[in-house]
Amino acid sequence: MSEETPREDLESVRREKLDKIAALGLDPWGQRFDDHRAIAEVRALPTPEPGSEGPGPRVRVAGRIVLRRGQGKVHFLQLRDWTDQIQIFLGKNQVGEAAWSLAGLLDLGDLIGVDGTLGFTKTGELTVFADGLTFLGKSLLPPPEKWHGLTDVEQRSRQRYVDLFSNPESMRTFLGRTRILAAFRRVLADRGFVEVEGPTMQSIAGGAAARPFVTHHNALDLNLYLRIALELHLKRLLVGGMERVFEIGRVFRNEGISRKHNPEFTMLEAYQAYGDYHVMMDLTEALICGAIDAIGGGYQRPWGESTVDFTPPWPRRTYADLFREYVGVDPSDETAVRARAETLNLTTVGKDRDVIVSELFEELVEDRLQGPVFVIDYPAAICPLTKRKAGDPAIAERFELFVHGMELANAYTELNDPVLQESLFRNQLAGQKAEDSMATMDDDFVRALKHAMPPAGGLGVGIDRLCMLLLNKASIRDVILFPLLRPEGIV
RNA sequence: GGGGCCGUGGUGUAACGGCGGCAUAUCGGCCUUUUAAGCCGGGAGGUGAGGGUUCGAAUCCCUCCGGCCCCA
Repeated sequence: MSEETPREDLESVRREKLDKIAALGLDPWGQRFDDHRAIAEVRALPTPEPGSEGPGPRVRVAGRIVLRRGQGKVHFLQLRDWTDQIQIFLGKNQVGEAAWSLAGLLDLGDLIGVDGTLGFTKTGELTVFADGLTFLGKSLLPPPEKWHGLTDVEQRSRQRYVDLFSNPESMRTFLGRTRILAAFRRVLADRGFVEVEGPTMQSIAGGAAARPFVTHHNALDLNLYLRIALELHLKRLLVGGMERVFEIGRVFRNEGISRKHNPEFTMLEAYQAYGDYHVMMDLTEALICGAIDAIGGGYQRPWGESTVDFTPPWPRRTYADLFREYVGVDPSDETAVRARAETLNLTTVGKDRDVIVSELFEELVEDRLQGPVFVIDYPAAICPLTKRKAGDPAIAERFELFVHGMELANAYTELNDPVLQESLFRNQLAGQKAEDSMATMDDDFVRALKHAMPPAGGLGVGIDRLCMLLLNKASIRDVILFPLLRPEGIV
């Protein structure tokens, strides 16, 4: 041993143990391991009280060693799987010689399977008393510090695999996200919606106002855009007669990265023929309440230092009302609107009134909406895909759902007039930045509308931000498994 | 794009411009039901990278890399 001059680094030590495990005739990378039970399930089994006689139930569990104590003829391990963790008692006399040789080679981070009986130790800790030990995988790298886990936020995003197994809270968060998505699909299926898939590569990136990513298809020698919204293809399906469709998918926007923005993020869009935006408000409440029911924790939900009350129904306030309340002028009073904007040093010259109104709303209203609140009836000029209110063409039948200043959902009574749609595609508002405009002609979409799209309600929900709110995470990176980061340099 | 903050053994942290410590993990020794990390001993980092100031730099300055926050 001494003349081998083993390298002292932590990985080498573990490689040597791996060799020793192989020398025992065991596969250090493990094999199929059938019928183990989730640790959370095992913990819920009826078990004889501490001190009482009689064996507990037989169990088989598998997971990662996250704690290890005792070095004599008894080892205590904490074994963690994706549901929970549990103590394992490993005694020399109980597991036999072969397993005991293996026990001495176990490291924190290794994967093992355990057969045994469930019971309590003298001190009352629920424990699997092992009589069988199966090696399932060698960890060659040491896990992070055992009590604090991995705390560096950058490393948690970069090495999500370590974050997930070392920080149970992170595992809970991401499993919560999948429950939210599953609940969405359930609610939609219950209402007769079908899930479809539109193209992610498009020659016209429409349906929203955002800068797209550009890519190139070689065989067609064609520049393509990654989609920035799901809208226009789902509406084509309404024309085709698919009456209730939805898609949950990634969209891509070539813009900044922040606490609330990742370049690729997940949207739900749902379209219901013969509905309108009021129908979509009801659907929005049903979806989000369904998600809350699925993850548990009730309708009073913590959000940072405060609480959000999601108990439905949520208030519905008109855009104009809120504008008057927070901005202090009437949005239709152009002179007053311009004067108010000047007091905030917003430039107004050459800008359409509705562009200024929209800027004031973003500046003075949105951040103050604690919510949840449906903001309804937007100025038509900033809603080029939305049907105008019957009898008031200046108002669009649109709502956005706000919670703590974050826009969670956006929905319309969909514009289905092809003539108006075509003219709106041509008409960029004065003073509007190109990336805020949806004025990109999509001839095929207009052609589809000419075949008659049924009157319909449409809804978009930003899944990532909803997950942030429902799971109380301050950064979008905490709810996206692999957020975009700069590549690491060569180590 | 502007402003602020941060980067120290695998991990988590400490160090006034003056010998880079502590904890955990790891290695060796002792211990058959332990209690959020049992006892004793050992090894492991030269402080994100590169320059500069200084007798002396983790600490001050500059550039770069990476990250976080706020604003646009």
